[in-house]
Parts: sequence; structure tokens; C-alpha cells
Amino acid sequence: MTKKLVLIDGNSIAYRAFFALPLLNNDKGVHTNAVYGFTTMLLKILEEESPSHMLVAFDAGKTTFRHKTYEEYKGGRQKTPPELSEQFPLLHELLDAFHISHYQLEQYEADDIIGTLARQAEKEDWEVKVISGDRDLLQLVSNHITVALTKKGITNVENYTPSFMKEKMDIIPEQIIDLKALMGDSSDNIPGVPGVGEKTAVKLLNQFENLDNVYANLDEVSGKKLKEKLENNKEEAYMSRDLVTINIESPIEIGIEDVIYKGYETPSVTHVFRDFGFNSLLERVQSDEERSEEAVEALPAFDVKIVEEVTEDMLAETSALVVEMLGENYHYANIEGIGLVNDNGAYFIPTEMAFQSSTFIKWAEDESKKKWVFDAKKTFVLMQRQGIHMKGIEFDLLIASYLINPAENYHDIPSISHRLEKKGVAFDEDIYGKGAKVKVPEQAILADHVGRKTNMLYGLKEQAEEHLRENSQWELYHELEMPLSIILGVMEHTGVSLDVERLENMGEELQKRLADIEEEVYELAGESFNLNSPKQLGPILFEKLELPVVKKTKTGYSTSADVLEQLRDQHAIIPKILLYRQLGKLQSTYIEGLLKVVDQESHKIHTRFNQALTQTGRLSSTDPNLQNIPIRLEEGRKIRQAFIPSQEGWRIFSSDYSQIELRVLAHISNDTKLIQAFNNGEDIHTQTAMDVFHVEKDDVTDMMRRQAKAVNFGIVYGISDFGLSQSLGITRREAKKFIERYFESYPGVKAYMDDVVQDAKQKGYVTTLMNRRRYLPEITSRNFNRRSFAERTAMNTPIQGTAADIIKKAMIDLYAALEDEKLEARMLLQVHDELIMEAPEHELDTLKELVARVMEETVSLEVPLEVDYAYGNTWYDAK
DNA sequence: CGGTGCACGC
DNA sequence: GACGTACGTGCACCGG
Repeated sequence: MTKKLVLIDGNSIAYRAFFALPLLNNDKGVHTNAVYGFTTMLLKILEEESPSHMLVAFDAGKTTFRHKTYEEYKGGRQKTPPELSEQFPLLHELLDAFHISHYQLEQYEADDIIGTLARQAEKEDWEVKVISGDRDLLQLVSNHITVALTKKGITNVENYTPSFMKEKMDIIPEQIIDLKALMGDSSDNIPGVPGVGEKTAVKLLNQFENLDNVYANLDEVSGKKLKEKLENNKEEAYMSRDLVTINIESPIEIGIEDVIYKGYETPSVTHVFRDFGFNSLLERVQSDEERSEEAVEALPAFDVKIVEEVTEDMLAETSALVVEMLGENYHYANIEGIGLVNDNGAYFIPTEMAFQSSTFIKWAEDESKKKWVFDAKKTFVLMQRQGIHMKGIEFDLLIASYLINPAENYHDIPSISHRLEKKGVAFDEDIYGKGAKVKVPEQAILADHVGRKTNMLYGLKEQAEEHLRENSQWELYHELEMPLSIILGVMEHTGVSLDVERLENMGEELQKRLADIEEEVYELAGESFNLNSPKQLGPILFEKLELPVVKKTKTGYSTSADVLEQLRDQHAIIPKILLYRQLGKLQSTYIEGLLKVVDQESHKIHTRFNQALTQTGRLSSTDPNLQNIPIRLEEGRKIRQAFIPSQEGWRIFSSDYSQIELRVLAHISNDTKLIQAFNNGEDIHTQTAMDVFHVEKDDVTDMMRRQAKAVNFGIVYGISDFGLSQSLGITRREAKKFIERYFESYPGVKAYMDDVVQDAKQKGYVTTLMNRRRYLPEITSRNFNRRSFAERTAMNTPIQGTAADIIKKAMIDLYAALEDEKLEARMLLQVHDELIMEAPEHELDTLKELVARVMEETVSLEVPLEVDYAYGNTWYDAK
């Protein structure tokens, strides 16, 4: 078997990883992003290449033999940031754990070590793979040596073989040094021939093959200027060539046979991963079984009593409660058992036992018996499904954790306890398995795990509450999110009625139309293919039909709607594809999708609102997502005709805040002009156009209003000049100008934007009206993109988040008002700035007045809040 | 089973 | 000048 040598340019990959990833800290406060990125790359290489020999080469010190030739070599280069330097020792530690050789040599660079070994291996007919981000290494490419250059991110590479180089760069590997000699390399401060760039250099090499021939035949070089430049910089060119030439005879003390790689041993690798805090990588080096066994074995002893009957002595004044189920959808999942922990002990109550016990049910419904839970809404719904009206929920760890830091991806009990370094509970995955392998374990194991989670929950309450108070988030937690959680639970459990028959009819109709359009498309294309596959559609449009390529994606041609829109008039196939896409979306996502999740018996849909997910405080909706039901295009809007009241004689009632985000902006920026704009009662986009373009109302053209609207949209969603240019189809420069003009018109808004960014830089986070918090660590990033994104987020989150706060409070107020007024009307859905309800016909008059008043008065801002409402027989008609 | 491209809402 | 650009969810495809 041929041997395979993998050579990694350690510095290059570490650099790449460092700049590609945010500055991660491990729990010891040491930066680990470069090591982390390097590790992901390493794991990928090991998997894909299965090397028999391997070495990671590093640059040694500041000076190299090249500096003797040219003092300014690599001059002007930014100093290695200390946050990166400190990671190199960790990198060495990591490689040792993997039993991978690493090497550096005084006065030489990693390139030279790689070159020397690569050529040695080549002679022995080994296969060689070099991994780096440095294009200089391409000079090594040969039939035996492939160079993988990082493309984007860290693990994304492009493999350079001689034929690939010819195709992509139009040169052969041996010409790389001559190429660099001519064009230079600003990053290494290599001069080359001034004024000669890549294009000219390639042209010259195509004509003359190499540098020597260029100079030997200077007369034949076309262009007087170019000739002069070459003539005057001959010395520089040759020096540049020397500098970029890799030394393939470096005096290294190791040979290819020394860098044998026999694979790593899991224990040493898992040890460093743990040490560095790379928990997410553990599963890549351990089998699921290994990891789960280890996790379970590491747990301290814990005793949980499996009860045979619920008795009073188990039910203290205050208890942690976990109603355990597998899967996600608590509207349908089975309950596997119940964990109960309080000062009297830790108990596991088998499902049947609990729900047949009047003692347990009485306790659950007793408001004065306090319950601490994880996910109050889920717990509430699970109980509700058993006919139990749970009361007395006093603490919800999920919501607390989310409010403390919404950026955490995992808010489950084991994850939280891990973060707080409290051992004592395994991850669900380690107990139940994952994916298709999920199953309920035997009762003793189940009881132990549920008991441990419940116990952890019991122990975490105090710390979480303290944290909330420190953050001034107690009110947000206690008066807003906690009550809302139960209201959302009621809404979800109530569900929305669906006119199944109507939806099925629409589906049949649509199916016919789709089949017809599909046929027409194949006719126009001259062949049939999978129209749902962008990968197959691309070549048809841009190769066979030779339509102009507007945009490319990383995997091929872009066929997105905005691209097709630009091609609309160029071929009859385009409008048909667009229509097919539009209707196909309706069919698959909305018609088939909704029919798949509707309750077969009640014909109701029970979505789940995720209250602990978005970074801004908005809700999200899943299974199904009822927050993105079509409205913009009439065709899609008809889907709403299938959403109907649950009872005869009832109506769907919909109310929404008008321009809530811009009103919030007016309030928090206290901008006089913007406040005036709202008090003026004029359409806000028209008003913005008047202010930005300095024209009277009658002189606002459709174009002006459209642009003003896009700018307002941009302000609300925190998009960039690029984003605005995309949405208006204008250049970035023009978009930037619009934004500037907007800020000139509303100086208070400008001042707010500046302040909030400053404030975020200083504090590290931004807040909303009700003290919702979002941390923005990247606001001090040296990476322009990351920093800009964080800045826009700083400006946008208080706006969007405050709007979210307001509608949440309105929901609480409205829920109470409906109860007070003893109305049957009930909330069904929330769509960010809109509430959808159902109500008996006779309540509509009361409701109109009540809903608008409650929503408008839930908070008092510097500008009035305005609510529009409508009602009808279906959601469609409530417009 | 996870990544990608696309499309829907706010 | 780089780099990739509001937030979500869900579908189909496709390659491993």
C-alpha cells in the first residue's frame, strides 16, 4: 500500500482559524478559538485522508534566512495578536495528545520544512497532501503532491493538482515562483515588479514560460511601459523569486520515516478536549456509547425513591417538578414519568401512579403549593392534557436561563448545570440516545435520570433568581415572561380550527395547476428534469438556454427569485418557473404541511411557541410555524381561508399594532421630528419621504415613498447599506446616501444610534424597555464585519425587543381583561405585532373597543400606539 | 442525517 | 480592501 504523508502549515491554519472564529474563551479565561478551529480542521483531515505519516510544521522565530537577503521581508505585517500567540502552546499540547509530530526550525519557515519533506516523500513515490492557506505552497504541486488551500472558513478547502491549477490559474506549479517574482506579494512585503499584477504576470508567463525567458526576450514584450518596468526592476524581480522559493533542502533533523502516524488514542484526546473546554468535539472522537457510559459513570451517587403511591408526606409546600417526556412535541408526546424533589426527599412517580392519584392532582391544582419547573408552558400543557389545571408555578428555570443570556444555545437542565460546573446529571442524549435510536430505558435508569434533573432544578433556583435580580430583570421575569408562559400554554392547548376540506380542495386544484406548469416548463426546456432541484435547473437555464448568469452560489448557479426576476423577460420559461415555485411552496409547506399536523379528530392545529429562543425577545412558532402564513400575494393569502373559528357563530378577530417598531424608535430616540411625524397622523412612509426629500406631501412620488419605506424597514430590522441596496435594487453608495439623508432628517435618531453603540461597547450588552438583555461581545472585534454586525444589532435589538416586550405585556393585560369582562373571546395566535383571536359574534362590538384600548394603553410612550383591527368568518376575512 | 438553496412571514 | 451582511421555520434535494 502506498504511503500517504499529510503536511500541515501550522501557523497558517492557526491564523486562519483565529480570524474566522469569534474570540472564544474557555472556562479558565484562555482564548481557544484558533485551537478549536485548528482541531476541527485536524479531525476532518484525519477522517478524509487517513494518513500513514503526518507532520505539522511551524514557523520558528521572527528572523529567517530570507531576512539576510531582504531585511524588509514580511515587513509591515501586523504583529501577531497576543490572543493568538498564547494559543500556540495549547496547539502543541493538542498535537501531542493526538500523537502527531510537529516541528519547527530556527531560521526557517514552515514552508521550507513542508517543501523538504514533501520532495523527499515524492521521491519515494508516496502520496503527499499539504494543507495551508498560503498560495506560495502551490509551487510544490506535482503528480504526487496535492496542496489543499483554505477557501472560506477553516474546514472549507480547495485541492490544487497540476490540472486544477492549469484550469483555474492558467499556469503550471513551476511557474508559481516566477508569477510571484513578477507580481510580488504585499502581505509578505515582496516587491515584485511594480505595476505588474496577476493578469499581466500570467500573460507574460504564457508567452515566455519563465522569468529567465522574459528577461532574455525583453524586446518581444508588448507595451513600452511594461518593458520599461521590467527592465528597471530586474533585480527586484529576481530577489522576489528567491524570497518566495521554498527551500526544499532545509537542514531538518527529521525524515519522512520519522513522522509516522498510527492514529490517536481516545483517552488522551478526550483529556485535552475536556481541558480546553471542547465539549462539542468530544462526540467526534468518542462513540455515542463510550461517551454516554463515561458520562454516567462520572456521576456522583444519588438516591431517588420510586414511589408506589403518592402520599401527603412527599408533597411539601415547595417542590421541584419534572414531567418527563421524550421528543419535542408536548401536545402529543407520552409522559414517561414524574420527578419530584423537595426538602422531604427525591421521588420518581410512574405516570399512571400520578394521574390516578387524587392526592397528586389536588396538590398540582393547589395554588398555594409552589412548583419549580423547567419550562412552565410545557409542564402546564402536559398537565392540561390530563385534565389537570396546574397552578402555583413559581419558578421556571428555562425562562430564567433565557433571560439571563438568550445567546446560550442550550437551556436544558444538564447544560445549565454544566455551565455552572455543577456535576450530577447526564445529558438526555446519553440516557435516551439520539435520532432514530431514542428509546425509554428501564425504569431504574429513567427514575435515576429524572430524579437527578429534578434535583438539579431544585438546587439551581436560588442562583438563577439572584442573577435575575442582579440584572434588574426580576420584573421582566416575574411579571412578564412567567405569566405569559401560561397564557401561551392556554393558546397552544386551545389550538386553531382548520377547515380541512377546504384545504384539501385547494390542494387538489393546485396539484393540477402545478402539473400543467411543470409540463410547460419541460416543453420549453426541451427536456424533463427535477424542477425542484436548483442544481438541475441551473444548467438548463444557464447552459442549455444560455441565459446570462446573474449570480452564483457556492455550489453552482443561483436560481433564486431575485435572479429569475431579472431574467423574467428573457425567456418564456422564467415566469413559469417563478409561478411553479410560488405554488409549489404553497402546496408543500402550507397545504400538505398543515394537513400533516392537523389533529385528525378535532381538526385543530396546536403550534408551539418558543418563548426562549430568539435573541431579541420575539416568540417563534413551530410544528407548524403559524407566524409565516402567506399574506403578501393573493394566491397564498387564500390559505388563510382555511383558518376558521372553532364554533358556529364565532368569528376570527385580528388586531395589530401599526408601525410599532418605528413608534418605539421615536420613543427611545426622543427625536422631535419623528415624534412629530407620528403625531401628524400622516402615513409614516410618506412622512419619512417628505422629511428625507424635503418635499411637500403632494410632491411625494411613488418612488420616493417606496425608498422611504425601504429605509424605514432597514432601520427597523437593522440591515446594512448592502441590505438596503439589495432591497431597492440600487448601488451600495446610493443606499449609504439614503441612510445618511435619513439621519440628517432625524438627528435624534442618529444620536440614539451613536449612543446605543457606545453604550454597548462599554457595557457589553444592550437592553430593551423592560430590561431584556442581549450581549454583544463582537462589538469590540477587530474584524470589520463582525463589529459592524454587532453595531447594527446594538441599534436594532432595543427597537425590536421593546416592541416584543410591549405586545407581550398587551397579551397579559388582554388575557386579564377578557377574564374580568367574562368574555368567551380568546387569543389563539401572536404574530409579532399582531394578535389573532376568536370570539362569538355578539362579543365583537365589545371586543373592538376592548382590544384596541388594552393594546394601546399597555404602555405609555412619547408617541401614541395605534391598533387596527378587523374580523370575519375566516382569518382571510379578518382584514 | 446534515448541509444547501429556496421561500414564507415580520 | 477584506468580508458577508435583520430574525425566524420548513420544504426538497443531495451526498455521505
